[in-house]
Amino acid sequence: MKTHTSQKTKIEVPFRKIQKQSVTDDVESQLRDAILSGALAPGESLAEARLGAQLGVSRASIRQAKFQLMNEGLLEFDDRGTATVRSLTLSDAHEIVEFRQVLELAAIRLACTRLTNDTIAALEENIRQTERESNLLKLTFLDIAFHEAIIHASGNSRLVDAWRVLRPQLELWLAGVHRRHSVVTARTCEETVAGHQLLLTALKTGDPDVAGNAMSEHTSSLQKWLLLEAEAEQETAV
Amino acid sequence: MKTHTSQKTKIEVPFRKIQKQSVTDDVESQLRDAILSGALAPGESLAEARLGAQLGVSRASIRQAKFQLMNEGLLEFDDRGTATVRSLTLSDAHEIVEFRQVLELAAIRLACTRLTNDTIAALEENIRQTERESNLLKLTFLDIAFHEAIIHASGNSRLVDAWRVLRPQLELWLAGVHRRHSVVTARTCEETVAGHQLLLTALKTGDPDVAGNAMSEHTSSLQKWLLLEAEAEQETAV
DNA sequence: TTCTGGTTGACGGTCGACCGTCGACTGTGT
DNA sequence: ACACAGTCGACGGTCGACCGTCAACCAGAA
Repeated sequence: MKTHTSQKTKIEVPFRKIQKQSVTDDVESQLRDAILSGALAPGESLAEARLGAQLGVSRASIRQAKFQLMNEGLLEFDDRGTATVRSLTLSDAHEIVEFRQVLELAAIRLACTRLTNDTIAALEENIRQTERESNLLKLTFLDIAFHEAIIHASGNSRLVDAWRVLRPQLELWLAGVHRRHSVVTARTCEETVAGHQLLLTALKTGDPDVAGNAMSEHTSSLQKWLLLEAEAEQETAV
Repeated sequence: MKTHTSQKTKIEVPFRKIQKQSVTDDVESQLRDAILSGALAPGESLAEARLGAQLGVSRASIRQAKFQLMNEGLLEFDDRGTATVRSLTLSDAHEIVEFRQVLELAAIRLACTRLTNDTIAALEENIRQTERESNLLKLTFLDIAFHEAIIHASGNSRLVDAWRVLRPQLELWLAGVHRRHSVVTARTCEETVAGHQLLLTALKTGDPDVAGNAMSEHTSSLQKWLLLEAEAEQETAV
């Protein structure tokens, strides 16, 4: 008897889709990491030929990655096209935090009207993990993930895109602040958890105004705190 | 007496800065115009080699322009990198209009706290021109300019950036709608002027809530109207 | 010493070419 | 007639090279 080689039922081997990281994407990741980690300091220039030689790729790949990172606001170009790592001023920080507030407020209001059980479950799980976590770095990631979940729950991909552009800048600024002095304390962690719980409760009401107020409360406290920190730093620098 | 050749006062010859349009920028403009004018229809592919031959430039220039336009949301890439003119679904239109509302609401609230005489003068001048204008196309431009002025008056360049990304998509969608049936009528023009005057008045109060309400009123009416139009079109298409 | 003019090196803009991949077409065998 | 395999053309990814430009450097003249 022949073994039936052509079985009609779809073979469900859980192969992951093959995806070779393109050279450009790889370069982009490396450069982004280098910038956020501070290996590439603000103001430092990213010459294509030099980087290409260092990374063993052609200028075209570096170039492409450069423009990608510029669109994320991590690089700034002078009039001749030379890219340098963006150095964020205090004014930039104000703008970033302010716009973040705008996006998150809008997101949670929209999320209220499109709330799914999956979203709620994800947020609850995030809070549980946050309570258990003690590693400061992971806590930061969890915090970002919580807010990002709300952004996605807004159901508006344009808003998500705007957040995708803003986030690296926020990370760049936070990385710079964190590198100079550790600003995360146990107290702020507890505050964060409490704030997130309030947000979730408000979100569950399904009332945009209630949720919006909660978010405003949450982000404005964050905003005031971060900017005070930055201004204090500014003064010591002077 | 020596003529003082080294005068300390800066010589103020109003030379315009020399700027040769780079090939890439030129290509980008041409492609954008082609897309917004409908010469490149949604779904149409932009093969680099072919376009390069047509425009007499190398693939690198086309490529660069392509990515720029993708970042504006005018193109979409498939998994192989092939770019096609984005075809906006009704769902896209909803998202675009919704996010526009988010940005403009935030902008006018921020603008309230940073209002300058220049801004007010510019807005008033815009309204005067709008009242005098009869050309439908120019009216559309004036309308956009009014809203854009408020966006800029927000004083937040991140918000302006987000608008810069959103605007081409809005234009793409509007262009598609307008091409199929002229939606601008005298009545909507008068409505627009009246709405703008209300906005300006509300803005002058300097109260974010007052101005925000006015903007919500203005954009939501616009939103409802445009989407009804789109849905009607959708139905006739089916 | 200071100004000026030229040299040189670094960098981005642009180009043409090579490669692998994917899809359409086609011819062949059943 | 249909299924399959081989072929071919189109396309994007990547690369190396050439060019003009700009700034820093240097040397010679006032």
